[in-house]
Amino acid sequence: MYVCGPTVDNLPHLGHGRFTLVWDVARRWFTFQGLRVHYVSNITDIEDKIIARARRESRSEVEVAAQFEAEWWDAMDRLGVIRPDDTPHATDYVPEMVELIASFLARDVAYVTSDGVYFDVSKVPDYGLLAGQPLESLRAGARVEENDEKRSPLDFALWKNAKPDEPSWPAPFGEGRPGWHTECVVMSLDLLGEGFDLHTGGLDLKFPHHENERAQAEAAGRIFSHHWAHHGWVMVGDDKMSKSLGNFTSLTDLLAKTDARAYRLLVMRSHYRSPIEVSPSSIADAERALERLDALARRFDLPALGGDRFELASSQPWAEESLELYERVVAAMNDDLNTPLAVAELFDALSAANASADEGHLAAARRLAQAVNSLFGAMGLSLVAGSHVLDEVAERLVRERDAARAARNWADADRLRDELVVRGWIVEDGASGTLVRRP
RNA sequence: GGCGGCGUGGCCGAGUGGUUUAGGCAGGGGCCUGCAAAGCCCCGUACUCCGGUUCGAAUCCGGACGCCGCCUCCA
Repeated sequence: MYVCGPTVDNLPHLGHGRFTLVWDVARRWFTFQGLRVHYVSNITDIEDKIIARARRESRSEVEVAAQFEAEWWDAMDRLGVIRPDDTPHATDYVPEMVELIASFLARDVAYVTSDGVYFDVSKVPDYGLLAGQPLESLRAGARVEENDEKRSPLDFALWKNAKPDEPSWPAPFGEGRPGWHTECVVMSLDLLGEGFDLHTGGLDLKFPHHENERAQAEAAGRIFSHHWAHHGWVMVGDDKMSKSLGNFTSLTDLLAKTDARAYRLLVMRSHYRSPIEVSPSSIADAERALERLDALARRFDLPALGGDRFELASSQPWAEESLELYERVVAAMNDDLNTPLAVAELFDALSAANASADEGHLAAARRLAQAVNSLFGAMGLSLVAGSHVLDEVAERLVRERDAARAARNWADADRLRDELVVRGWIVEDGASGTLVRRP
């Protein structure tokens, strides 16, 4: 699968976080189901905005790209997004792009203007397939074009001629740099080969970016991706979060004050094609739901799963209680990745496990809880029982409180509980006495 | 103008011709508890509006209204 990656010209924003989580969940699920996944996601490291920023900050494009790529991977690690198997960089593929563009020129699928090389969309008979519109109606809606050398407003730049002080590469058709639409075709076909399974990206990439990629593959006579999937936006209020509106929140900021797992859960609780609104209240909602998951882990002492270790569904012990849950979750996930339904099934099972334990069916309850844990883990969401490691003071207070309670000395018991709370512990009474944990 | 998506209970969010409820969060009541916490049980009886099809529609069809997106850099 090929996931259209970021242009590293700024901090990653919430939308980047959403889509990397969506496809991380997909990838993990495919793997869990026993598919072999080759996950490729690119880094666009040469582009107008990178150049603009480098200019503005009087440093090199390479430096800017390196800085924001580092920020990108840092955020990905914190989100628990597994690194792609390959992360091709546009600048590593310039010769291949030049070669492709030259072949287009040789076959008259592209033409040269004073500022670069353009792809002639009229040479691809089914141009507009992804947009769901024929060429003519797309052309009718195109905005007024200032470049009158283009044969059609829909023609797009394959190559931009070098400008003073801008990075450039040699090419038979003149020094310059590649246009954005060419890198993904070249890199995906190189790393995944023809006829790979899935190509994904944001809804805004469907047209023109993906259409243009497809057109180039078509024009080159290569079989491209068999399937396309486009994810929805992160909304801010009623607007799409976007670079042009300047209304984006950086992922870096969010992760500084939020459990990354809450964002994963929030993302999983809506369908990948739907828009989601990320706000303090939607985050808080997810955080509370997450507390219930962690409470299950505490109650049944479940191990944290969901790191980068892949397990296979076939290796799990789906016993009586858990088999039905597993089948429901599979049905949901295999229906266009219906993660909200899968999560609902898992919460249902969570209640059932607790109820069953309340009724004293501990072994059965534990099996169900373990299945819940495995399935969340398969989607990359770890349930965390949390630390029970007590310092000396806490240990003493717990001991004293248990003694006070045994003596039915409620005043002391309550005072000792307050002392623990003041020290930052959450106090709960269990069958074996006082239980404390960190929030 | 063309194309596409959406409108579900306080909020988020699945579902889709009819059997028993999606699920989460918030709220109310109860059980448990010395009191709490955690957990469990019960409670809202919702599907923008107007027509139509049907024995029966939130679900299909038509229309209206509202919102959003793409056609321009964007995940």
